[in-house]
Amino acid sequence: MANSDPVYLRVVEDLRRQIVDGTLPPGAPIPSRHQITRKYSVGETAARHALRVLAQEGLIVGRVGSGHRVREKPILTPSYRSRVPEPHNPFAMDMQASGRQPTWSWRSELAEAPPEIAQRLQLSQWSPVIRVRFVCRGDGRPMQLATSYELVEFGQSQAPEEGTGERRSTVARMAANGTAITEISESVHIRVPQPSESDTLELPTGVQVLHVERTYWAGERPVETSDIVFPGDRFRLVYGIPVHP
Amino acid sequence: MANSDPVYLRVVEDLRRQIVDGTLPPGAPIPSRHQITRKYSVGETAARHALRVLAQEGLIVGRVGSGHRVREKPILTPSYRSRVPEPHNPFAMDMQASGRQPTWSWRSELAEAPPEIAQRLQLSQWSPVIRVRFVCRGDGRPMQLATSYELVEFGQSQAPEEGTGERRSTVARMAANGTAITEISESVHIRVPQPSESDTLELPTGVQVLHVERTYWAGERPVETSDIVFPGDRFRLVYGIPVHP
DNA sequence: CAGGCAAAGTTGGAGCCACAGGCGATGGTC
DNA sequence: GACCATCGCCTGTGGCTCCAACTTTGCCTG
Repeated sequence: MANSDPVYLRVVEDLRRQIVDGTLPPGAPIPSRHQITRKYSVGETAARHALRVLAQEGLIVGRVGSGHRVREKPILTPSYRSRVPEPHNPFAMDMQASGRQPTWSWRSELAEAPPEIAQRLQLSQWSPVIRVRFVCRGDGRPMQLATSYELVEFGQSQAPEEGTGERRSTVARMAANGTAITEISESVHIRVPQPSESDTLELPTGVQVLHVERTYWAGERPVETSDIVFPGDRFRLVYGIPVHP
Repeated sequence: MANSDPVYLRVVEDLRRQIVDGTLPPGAPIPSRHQITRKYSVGETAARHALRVLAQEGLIVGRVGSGHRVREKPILTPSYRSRVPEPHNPFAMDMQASGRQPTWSWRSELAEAPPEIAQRLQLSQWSPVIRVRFVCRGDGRPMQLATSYELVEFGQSQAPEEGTGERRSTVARMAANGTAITEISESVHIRVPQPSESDTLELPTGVQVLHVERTYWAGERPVETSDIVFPGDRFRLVYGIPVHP
């Protein structure tokens, strides 16, 4: 049956089987192109294509000069929670749960809301907003990117700032302002990362990202919206939704 | 600046720009490999690689014999809602909202819970459960796949059944049984589709899927769990989460 | 003995060519 | 005018080769 199939698929299927059943454990080296051509009696094109497919599936990672290896920790899954006891930070909880040191760096500045963001915040285009860009790291490696836009009236400071370390959660900051967040809505989808994103997240080519658009509501009014981007094969989003409470 | 960049990226970026800004509208033909080699003065390998990248991003689709075209409806995004007024079916709502005719086909049978499912239902391995497999279609094209596992005690029928058409929601069915669903929990992540999945969902190679693991709880007890798989670039998951109600 | 350097191996990019098989348009035949 | 066969174009697969950039290893020199 695997007779008229493309040759490279034979290689892909064999290596994939070895990876998923543990014959090739995380970190194990994958045969090089030359070794594959000999072992499977295929040409170099097929060998290269097979490696590309596996890399694209996120099962292996290739580094120039040092070969391909089975991806480390093929998905330890810290979870990303939307419902989390405030004022705890879900990212910090996930990192600590998986034994990693969470760090943050961020930069806030006054900006003009691009059309899509203005729509999400029910503002007119190019209204002033406070934009904060985050990079969340675990053991120093970037794991999540976030850009958040906040109504200026609630912003403590309109001057550019930057820093490292945890930032108080939106709910807590708003509460300190006398504004109660009543609902958080999120929209989740898959997309291809921008080159800059796959760069900073150190994603192998072909791995797509989860993009979460989150909006914080105070009654009928959206007061902050953020875009959160992270590799969705390493993370899980976890939701718990009560049924008619 | 785009000087030391790989040649194929020049082609990718130019074509991508033309697609996103509408110069190449949905359905428009993409230059063939030979045309690309001439137009951009690149080799055939680069042209092929560029087309592969764009196909992998889901922007174009290639068919043997007839060339590449800009993907139709570059993603109208019906949304997938977790919180939905019962007894409405979120899939039906999405399809009707986007002017498509929703249809279903399903098949239920008695099965033994594989380890992971048993764990999710807090059963011992290979306990009997009722497994239902769904294919949800819009205008006849498969758009979502789901497999659900239900405790036998709540199953109306243990004999294999199959049918087409809508099925009552879990919450409604359980309510009819005298069991109130109190919470739905979901875990969401990205993964590479199984060959069978990308086949039935008609996904271009390289497009990954959203995998939702959903569990229905009656108090402390899980009573049903399902795996829902769908292309996360065409669909969105939408959540609305009240903050300390 | 240590440090540095060179060689070997590896990936990723790129070019060229060939062939099988699907698709479509063109032209010729009935 | 309708229908069909043929031919050319296009993709997907696959083979071979070369090169630049990078890593690792181990040897050699100081």
